Amino acid sequence: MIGSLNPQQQAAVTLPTGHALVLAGAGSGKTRVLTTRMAWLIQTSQVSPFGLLAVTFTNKSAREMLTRLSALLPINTRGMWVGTFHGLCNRLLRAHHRDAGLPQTFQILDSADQLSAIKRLLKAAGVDDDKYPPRDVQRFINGSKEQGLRPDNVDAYDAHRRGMVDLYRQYQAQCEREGVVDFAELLLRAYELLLRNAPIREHYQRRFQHILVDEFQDTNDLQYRWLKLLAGGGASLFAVGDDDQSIYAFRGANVGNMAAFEREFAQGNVIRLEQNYRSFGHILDSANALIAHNSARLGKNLWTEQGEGEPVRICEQGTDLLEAQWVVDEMRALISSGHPRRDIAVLYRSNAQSRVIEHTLFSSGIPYKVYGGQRFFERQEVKHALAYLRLIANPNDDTSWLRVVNFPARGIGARTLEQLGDLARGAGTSLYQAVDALQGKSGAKLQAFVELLSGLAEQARELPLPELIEHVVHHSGLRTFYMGEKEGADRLENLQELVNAAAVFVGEEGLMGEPALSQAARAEDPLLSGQALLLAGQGNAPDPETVGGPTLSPLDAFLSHASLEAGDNQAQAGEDAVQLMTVHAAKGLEFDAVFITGLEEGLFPHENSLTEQGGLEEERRLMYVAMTRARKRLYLTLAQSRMLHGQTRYALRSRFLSEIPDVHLKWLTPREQQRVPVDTPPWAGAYRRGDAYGRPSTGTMAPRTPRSLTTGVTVGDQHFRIGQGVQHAKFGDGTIIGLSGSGTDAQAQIQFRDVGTKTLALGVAKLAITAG
DNA sequence: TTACGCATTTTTTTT
DNA sequence: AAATGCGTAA
Repeated sequence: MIGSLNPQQQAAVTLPTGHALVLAGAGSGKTRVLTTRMAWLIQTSQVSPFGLLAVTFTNKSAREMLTRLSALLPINTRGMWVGTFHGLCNRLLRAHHRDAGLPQTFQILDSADQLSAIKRLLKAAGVDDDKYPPRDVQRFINGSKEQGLRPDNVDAYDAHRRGMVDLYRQYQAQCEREGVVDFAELLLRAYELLLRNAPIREHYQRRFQHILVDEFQDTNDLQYRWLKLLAGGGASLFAVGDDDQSIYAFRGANVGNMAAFEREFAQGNVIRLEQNYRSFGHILDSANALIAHNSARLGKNLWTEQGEGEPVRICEQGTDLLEAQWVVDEMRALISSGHPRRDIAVLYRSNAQSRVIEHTLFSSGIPYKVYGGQRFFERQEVKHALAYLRLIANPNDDTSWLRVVNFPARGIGARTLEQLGDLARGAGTSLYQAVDALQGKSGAKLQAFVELLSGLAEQARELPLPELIEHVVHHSGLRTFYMGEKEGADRLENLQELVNAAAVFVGEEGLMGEPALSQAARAEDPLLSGQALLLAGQGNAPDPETVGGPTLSPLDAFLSHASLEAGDNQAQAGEDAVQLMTVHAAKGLEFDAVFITGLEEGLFPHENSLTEQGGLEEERRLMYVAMTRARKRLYLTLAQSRMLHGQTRYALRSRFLSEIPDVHLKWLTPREQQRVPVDTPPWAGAYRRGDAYGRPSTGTMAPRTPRSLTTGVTVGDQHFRIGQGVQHAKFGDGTIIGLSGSGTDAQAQIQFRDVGTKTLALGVAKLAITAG
């Protein structure tokens, strides 16, 4: 089992009991080490499969871990505690819902649900949402929870902040009332449960002798504390991570946890995995050179035994359309030279970029698969169907209630709902509970809806899950509604897909560490079986009725599944297709050939990141992650102009390109090529594709005016272009680094020598053109 | 109550 | 460009 590992990997796998940190560079066999260690611990009888806890960040890696583990050992992984932080916390809370103060069938809000819950709250409270934008409130609440702070603990140092805290408090009350829990709440609740309930805490502390954490660099403060608490009874913590691949600071991840872990736990027990088995030399060295521009790294030097391979290819095109066309042409060449499509990936910084590439691929007839973006369980028709299902499980879920109470339209309008809302608020109940109090015509319509729900709930007791969903889709009127829609066919197909997903889910429920607790898991888990009674009489002992009772219903389990796993495994594995995804989504994956597109200032690195503390370094790590996905070939592409927010935008080359030494690079477009002169079409260069209007030869897009494809903007009698030197009466000398719009709407981003970067309206600002 | 048209805002990344 | 939000007409 460990024979084929290199010495460092072996050392990591066979570390004696105790805390350890494994610094695992990209492609160094991290997952392999993690799974082999689990297998080794079990095989040498140091721990039973049920004494292991393994935490990952994505469901995909949890599944992968279990798959690999069962390949190494002939054990049934059913019921093992391997999963995401959120999945495991959900499991914990379901098992001990009473101690956690939650209804057994609590529902999980995804980000969109949470946001609409917040909007609803702001409206009901009559809050000025200019002062408290829903998104800011959401960030505040999640940020607080990620630091383990309840409203009472947040430092409210000024009036605005007191307002935020107040909204946080109201939001929390609303969630309690509705029996719903957001992502951050799953973690915080579970943490508080362990913290406050000694019997439960001690039970799990005793049970989990070895805790293994993947992607440790992505943990937030609360997750770190959660781990510390769980390991507090003497368990060994085995953390694997790579500080250079920390790309989730925006959702609270704290790279500092790695250093903290080394200090507090590992104490010198650190193993570095620095041999890369994935990429050829040029690719690896390019990535190494890039990431060397970051400061405050733990330090690591990745190397490979493979040869230097091919240089990293760079291609610059005039527009995003040409960029996409070039990528597709190159891809076609790769495919015809024998590369399987599934081993080719196109990566981009933001989801919006996938459109052009998809379009080009589509007209070329190359099969492709987009990951992320609109996820399956986030599609409106699926969410509608799920809302009905959630109301069956818990009619007090106001978010779901409002989503479908009048969808399809059944004559329940805004005024009715306002009245109902007032009644509910007055009585401190959910909307569902307030229905009886509302009299009159609209009351009757609401009654009809309630009856619809209770009818569905009745069916829920009779029918297997897939048939129940079919029944719901039919009797809710969703099917009829979408049959009448012009775009409805796709949606109906997705609803059918939901039924299929449920059938698959019911078939393998519990198999892969799903939140549902299978009977097998129960039997192995003393706290969940009859032995839980041993803890009785200690005050907060688990409640035997719920703990020993029937397992979570398939419906409840499926709903958790839908919230926690937005359907990213919906990918049809069947067809051999090119893969499209964001750089974030690509973490942990690898491909023979990788195209990283949109390497432009403002896009990658993203402009929004530049104002954030440490933002640029995170972007650079993101680029590092992207580059290290490639095994054999890496392409970096950029476009001088691109459509963004309905406007043409011009940008400079990404600074990341100049951070890679030339020896590793091969420019496919002239490196020192002058920027295309003002008002000269960019296709005048060597890489012209498509017709004179820049559209792909086979495309069906409307002709675009050449004007939008120039690299400059004319306002009055002045020409502005990227790189142009300008002078402003107040801000002084500067250089244009970005342009957008045209005519009177034209704006320029200007980097001033003394006052930083400003965005100015060219029609308004008085600028003098200087050198450049 | 609903449907439609106009205006405004948005987009970075995700469990 | 696309999605959301708001006011008005039917």
